[in-house]
Amino acid sequence: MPELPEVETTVRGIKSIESSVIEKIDIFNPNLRWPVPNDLPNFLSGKKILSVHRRAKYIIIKCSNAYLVIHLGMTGKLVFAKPSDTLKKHDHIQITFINNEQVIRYNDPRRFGSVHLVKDNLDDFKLLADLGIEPLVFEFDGNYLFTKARKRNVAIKTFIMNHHIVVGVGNIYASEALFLSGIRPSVSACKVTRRKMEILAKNIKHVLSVAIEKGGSTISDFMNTKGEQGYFQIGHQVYNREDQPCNKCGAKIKKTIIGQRSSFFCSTCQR
DNA sequence: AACAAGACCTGTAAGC
DNA sequence: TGCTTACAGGTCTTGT
Repeated sequence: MPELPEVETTVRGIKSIESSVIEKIDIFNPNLRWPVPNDLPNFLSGKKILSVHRRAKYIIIKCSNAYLVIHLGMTGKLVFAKPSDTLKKHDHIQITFINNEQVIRYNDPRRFGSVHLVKDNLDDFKLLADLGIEPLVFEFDGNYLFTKARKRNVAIKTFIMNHHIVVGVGNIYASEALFLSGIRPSVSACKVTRRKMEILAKNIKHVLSVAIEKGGSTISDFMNTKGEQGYFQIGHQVYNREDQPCNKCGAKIKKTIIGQRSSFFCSTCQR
């Protein structure tokens, strides 16, 4: 499921659990990317949820005694259900609340996602500690990208997908932002001009913001139909459009592999 | 320090 | 129809 907009949509979708009290947590299968700690249910049962936030693609649920941190990996989803609903294949975790007839279920076919219990300072949590800047904040701009790209020879697409640089830019929106910016994804990061970096930063913000807006429009669907209305509803300019005509110039969109990830671009519009 | 490649796992679609 | 293969939204870890 997740590019950043889907994670943000998920966070907004489960905001309603703020101030709820956890009754119990059932772990049906702890074998996610990392084993789910087996003291998690005991530790959090009876505890109040203080807030739900996002950092990068991590969902951070602040409880009265610890943080519950969730990453959706490639195929993870959080969905509301009734306790009486039959479990679906790959439902791995269920959170039940006091005085709430809806439970939350974590479903993840590929199990690349993870669920963590952070008892100490969140900033010291290893997976969050070394993350780069959020793309939607003011401080993320062309100058930031240009400065960070000095002496970086990796492809610009790989560069903007590196979350030590900037978080939350996944494979789809990397291709899309580069298309809008007229930058070929294979170009070395250090060769992209300052002016182009300004355009790129703007377009990264743009594609993510628009996707979040669209995702937001499907929040009710997310609650009722168990998710899934994500970015495949949104028209892409290049992603997954190999051999189809470029919407700007009509040339055939090309596909190539960069950093082991498929990448799409228009060889006319992107130099 | 920077980079490339490998690893994790299941479902789906395409190819034979 | 069935088997085999390639590929999929992520990112940590290992090796050069």
